[in-house]
Amino acid sequence: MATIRLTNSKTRRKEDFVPLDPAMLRIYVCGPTVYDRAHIGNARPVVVFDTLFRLLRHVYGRDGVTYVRNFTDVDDKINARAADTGRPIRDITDETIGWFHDDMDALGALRPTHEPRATEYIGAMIAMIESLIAKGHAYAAEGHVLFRVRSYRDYGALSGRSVDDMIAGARVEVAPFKEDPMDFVLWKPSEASLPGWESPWGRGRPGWHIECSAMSYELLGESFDIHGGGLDLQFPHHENEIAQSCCAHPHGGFAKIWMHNEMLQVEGRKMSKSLGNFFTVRDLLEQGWPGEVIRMVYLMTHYRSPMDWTAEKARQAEATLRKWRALVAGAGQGSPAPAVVAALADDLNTPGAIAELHELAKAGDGAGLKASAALLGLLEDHMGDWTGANVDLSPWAGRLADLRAAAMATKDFAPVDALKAALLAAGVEVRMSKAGVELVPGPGFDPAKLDAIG
RNA sequence: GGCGGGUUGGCGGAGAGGUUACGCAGCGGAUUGCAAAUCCGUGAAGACCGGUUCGAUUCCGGUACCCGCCUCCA
Repeated sequence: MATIRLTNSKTRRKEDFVPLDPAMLRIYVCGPTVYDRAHIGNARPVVVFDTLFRLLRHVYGRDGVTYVRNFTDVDDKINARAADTGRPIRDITDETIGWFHDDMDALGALRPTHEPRATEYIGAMIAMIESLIAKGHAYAAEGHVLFRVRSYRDYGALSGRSVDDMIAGARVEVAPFKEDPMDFVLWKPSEASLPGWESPWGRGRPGWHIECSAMSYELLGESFDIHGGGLDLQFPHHENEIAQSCCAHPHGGFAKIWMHNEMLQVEGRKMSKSLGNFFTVRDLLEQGWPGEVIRMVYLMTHYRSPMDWTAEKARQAEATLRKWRALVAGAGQGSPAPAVVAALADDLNTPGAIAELHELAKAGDGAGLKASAALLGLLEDHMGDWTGANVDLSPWAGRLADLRAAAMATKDFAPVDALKAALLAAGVEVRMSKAGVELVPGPGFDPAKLDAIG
């Protein structure tokens, strides 16, 4: 069995992965707040941890991994969206979850084992908050409940900061009912116009961090193997999750390994609406980039490095996938190449794995390439329609071959070149050799333009 | 201000204290009616300054620059 090594944010080291229970691995990843379409930054952890999920399933068995990714469906951004549009909150969150599934399916991401919605775990959150109060780790004040940061000695360990350091330069909300400026909200009151649930502290709603602590406990227990998410969540979200979970369940270890993916840029710049380089996954799909190509662009960069989305990378990924798909068509059953598994097992080195896929392609090992690529969620049968390989070009090939044969005799190549140019314009790659004429869909292949040739 | 990460050939992007990364692009050749595709061959790197070492792009320290988090954020 391959030894998997992962960089643990908690220890800042690459460690051998030793499951708590080899019969059932448990992994939790922070999912989206569902108020709008997922942007391409949201999709990076989805693809990264989907690839980890695939690797773990390969090594520990298809049914040996429980993967939880939540939906945050109670949040002030959602409330604001409801207020702006007059739509019921549940309509907004249901619709957004549907979009999320559509978009992530398009990227070839497997559905996690569980996708809990925060609103379905309010009772568990209230119970956890009560437990924290009972243990002296939290206190109620003016309808709020706050976590007492000073009560948890290790607060700040994950992100490498002390409470005092944080206070020094922090922009923290100053609230008169806080014992300490760094104390954070577990529960807050809701006025009548906002969603709320009855609680021992009055009608209110949970703070952001408590949901992940409650849901991971309910679905995975007080100790589990891996907790993942974007690097931006390391502080304060994950720090607060640790504080809540470890104080509520002092005998559990919470997450053994923390993994954080780096952020994403677009053409070398931070993605932002003001720079006009803000894309949703749906935008890219509508621009014509196949989901598989988008996925490959993500995997071309190691998850712990900042990733840059560029059209050039997408173009390159498309060309590579097109080449590989032609090689893999009709290939038999294979098994993943050890070198590919080894690259992935080495802290999810997807660029290294892709380099190994190039080696398999160079060696002409279609079966091995297909089986290996599946570990990265690439070259799967249901993802390949975009290549146009299913379009029958043989009538065109026949016409071109006839024209060419005639031209060989007359030495007038103009008619051949005219048809060739038209085919090229439709994105068809034209290969003519002594053996005959071969037509293959190329970049920008557009069957509609073929019909226009007549 | 506090914490953390990065700087590799024209571009993208990895590993390894000493031996070709890999891909794209380029160049030369084969092939082709012209091309394309394919095949063969080929040049090109490690921000800067020190240190450790027989030997560092790889380890350590410093400098410069870039980036992220500390505020909703993946």
